[in-house]
Amino acid sequence: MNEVKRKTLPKPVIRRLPRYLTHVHELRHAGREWVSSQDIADALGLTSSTVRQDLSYLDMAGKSKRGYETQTLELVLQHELGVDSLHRTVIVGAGYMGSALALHGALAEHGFETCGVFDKDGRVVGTRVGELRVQPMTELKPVIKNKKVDIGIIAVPVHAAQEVAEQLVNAGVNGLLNLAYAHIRVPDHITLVDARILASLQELAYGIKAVTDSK
Amino acid sequence: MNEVKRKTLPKPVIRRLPRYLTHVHELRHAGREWVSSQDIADALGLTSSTVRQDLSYLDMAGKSKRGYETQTLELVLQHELGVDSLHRTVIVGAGYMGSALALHGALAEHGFETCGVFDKDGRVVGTRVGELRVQPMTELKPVIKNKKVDIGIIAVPVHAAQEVAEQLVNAGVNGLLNLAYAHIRVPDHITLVDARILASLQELAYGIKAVTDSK
DNA sequence: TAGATTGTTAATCGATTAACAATC
DNA sequence: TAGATTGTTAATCGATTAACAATC
Repeated sequence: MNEVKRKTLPKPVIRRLPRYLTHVHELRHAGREWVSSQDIADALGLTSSTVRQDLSYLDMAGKSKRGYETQTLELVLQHELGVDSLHRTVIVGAGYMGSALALHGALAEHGFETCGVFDKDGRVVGTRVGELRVQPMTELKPVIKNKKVDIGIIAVPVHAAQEVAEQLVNAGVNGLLNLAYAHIRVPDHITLVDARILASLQELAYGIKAVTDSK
Repeated sequence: MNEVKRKTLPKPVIRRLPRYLTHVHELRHAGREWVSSQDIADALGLTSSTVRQDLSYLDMAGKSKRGYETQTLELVLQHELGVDSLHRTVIVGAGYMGSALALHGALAEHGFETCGVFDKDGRVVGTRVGELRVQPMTELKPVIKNKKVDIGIIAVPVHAAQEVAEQLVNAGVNGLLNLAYAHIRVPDHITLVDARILASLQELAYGIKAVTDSK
């Protein structure tokens, strides 16, 4: 590292970066060359102040009177997020959700390559999921090592989630995406992101109730 | 409403409620009758202060020296989240993700009943997804009205997401779960929760990079 | 009783917003 | 040039944490 040491961004900022990226990506495809903090704010429901504050963490500068160049902004956002290089994933759990992710083209298109699908159920092992075949758990570690997989996706039932997390960490992944409706504990050096659809639906239920009650 | 008007909870608290619920549900099934704020904090990686602060919003009291009764806590959390009554959903987009959700048993088990799967592609309409058949978009509004559906799940490609959101709102749902990698705009009275797996993976990529860089 | 744990207030910490000089 | 927009500082707002009296 011969760059100036940058401290890690505040959590709320990190969560907004993918949203900026989506929006800027769309703008660029629509042929827009410049975008102002106000435009971004309007599109994403933020204030221009927040947008400028967030973008000031990035390794680029805007221009007075014009804003930010969409092409540069997209590249810099990708770089900051670390999605300018390929990530390799394995999916554990070949149920409906696991299979759907393996087949979901959008992940590959955005730099997340599925390198394997695993299941501990012998009846599922060997069946096809797109171009891949479901492999037994004994193959997990060798595949992760050989293919330099850095992300494990947990798509198993609640009761198996923690154990699978430990197997993945033990096999050498650096990050986990958890789709199971369970709280998973990981060592400090492992990054965990939850993507629990059921929790999102429950949050939604609260929101609906709150709106209804206030009337 | 003859209860004291309760103001809506802070956003961070709302997002923690499903986590408390999962944990308490597990404890109760393991036979635990009481749990302290410290126990919960340890299990979920919070401070006991945060836990007590959060639970003080709920319509229940703990007991000195013992903590919170798990059975009561589970019920009260379910009530506060609004998941003590059935929610009805429709899924728009019968691709891999949409189908996986329709088939995913966990949603129904937790009170979210799938009442319909829709797709605008005529080649997909009529095919089976579990016990349901994919219906054409023309059926969206009648089904939502007749079955009193309150939640719409958006599982379509990016470019169709906003339009589908508008069709769902127009058809009368109160809340939207967005799985598409797009920013969706909704009127004030509609609750929107994003569950974008790609955004979660990008957040994960950032985390991995941050840990790696700091070493 | 002694001690563990709640519920709540006050202090701290962090994130968002407002404001404005600098600049293109 | 005049005006729009950035980048940044300071003010505000909100969330978390610490502390402790009340209580079982």
